[in-house]
Amino acid sequence: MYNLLYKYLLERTAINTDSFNRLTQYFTIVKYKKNEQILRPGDICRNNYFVNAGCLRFYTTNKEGYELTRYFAFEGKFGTALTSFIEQKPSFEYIQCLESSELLVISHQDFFNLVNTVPEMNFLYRNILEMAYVTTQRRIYGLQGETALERLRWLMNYQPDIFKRASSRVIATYLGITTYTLSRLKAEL
Amino acid sequence: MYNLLYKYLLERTAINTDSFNRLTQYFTIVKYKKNEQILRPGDICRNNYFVNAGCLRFYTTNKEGYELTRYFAFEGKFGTALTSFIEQKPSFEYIQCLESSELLVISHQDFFNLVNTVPEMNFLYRNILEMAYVTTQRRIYGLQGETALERLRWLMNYQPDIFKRASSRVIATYLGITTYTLSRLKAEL
DNA sequence: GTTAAATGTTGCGCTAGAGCAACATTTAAG
DNA sequence: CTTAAATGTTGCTCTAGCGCAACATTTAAC
Repeated sequence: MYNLLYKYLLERTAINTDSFNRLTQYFTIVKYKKNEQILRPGDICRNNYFVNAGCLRFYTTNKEGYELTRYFAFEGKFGTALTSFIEQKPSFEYIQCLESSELLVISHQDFFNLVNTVPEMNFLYRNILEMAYVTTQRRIYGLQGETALERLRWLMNYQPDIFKRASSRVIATYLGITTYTLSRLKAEL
Repeated sequence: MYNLLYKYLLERTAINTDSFNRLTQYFTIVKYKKNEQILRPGDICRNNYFVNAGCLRFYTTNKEGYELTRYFAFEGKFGTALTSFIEQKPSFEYIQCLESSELLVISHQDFFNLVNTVPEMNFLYRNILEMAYVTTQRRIYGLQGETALERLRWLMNYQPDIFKRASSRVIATYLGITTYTLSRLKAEL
């Protein structure tokens, strides 16, 4: 049940079994079905999620109503609507379960208590923030400076799994283009 | 000399004078002239900069050679090529001095030593990362979901100072459009 | 297996913004 | 103050990607 999380921590910190066992009590296991909505428009994101199995999608909608995906969390990754989780304000980013999934859930309060008292969790949060920043950064420069085709090629190189696990519709929202355009781009690859 | 930095820390942590004085020894003061280049393509960013006076610009160039600006650091803010600073790898983001500036400089090594040993600095770094993330996030969704005109309006509302202190050329690179388009958009405001 | 719904593809016209060139204005250097 | 360089503006043309509609294919529900 906590294997993947233990592996995640071991890869990043020098945590010992005792400390780890103390941590796990703050995580509860929850299952969601495919396409279930975990965070809705306007909700405040009060949890951080570790994906044991399945896949989460983090996205928003603009005022014309079309969706923009920011991030996919596959098994072995943490994911949360980070801005809302940090600020504890209503989220403009929503969370959807792309496949039926099993999640380890920790509340905002427990998470930040651990970050403030357990050095390993402090380091882990730092690491999460750093990686979130670095990834997001690449994405900004990608969106501004590259054509849709270049972005598609990048995604196929660096995240090929996404094409097996997400629909074209969802991938288009990640690339910031319409399904029509994605369909045409694929044809000219 | 350290007034602004002290103010910055006091606004974010409950640091006392003694601790603060111990911190300051790791910062050295450096002056740069207008348009001087602080970090060049391929350099590894080995410092974090606190702006005492003046203004820094953080930007990149894509393969067609045009510039994309990510962030402006005005007086009273920290700024660094965060991705390179975190990973200590060659930077694809560069730093330029927009005005003649006075900076407090701390090395990567000293900075992370302090983050690991001084709780206030640990919290500060967390705060820097959180804010960097939140800001970057808004920018992604803005770039993907909004028209150039909407982005311009947003900038004029939330960062009006930039228009006094940066050239149109530079502002255009921040909005992800050409100077031509910016010029036209201003005409139709 | 059948059938409806969801998802994916393609033709066609349209629009935001790019890119060039030519000119106007501002800034900075002597 | 003068003059060159940098910066900003505008007309014109061009293109990537949008958005509709119509059709094709896959998925899921009974």
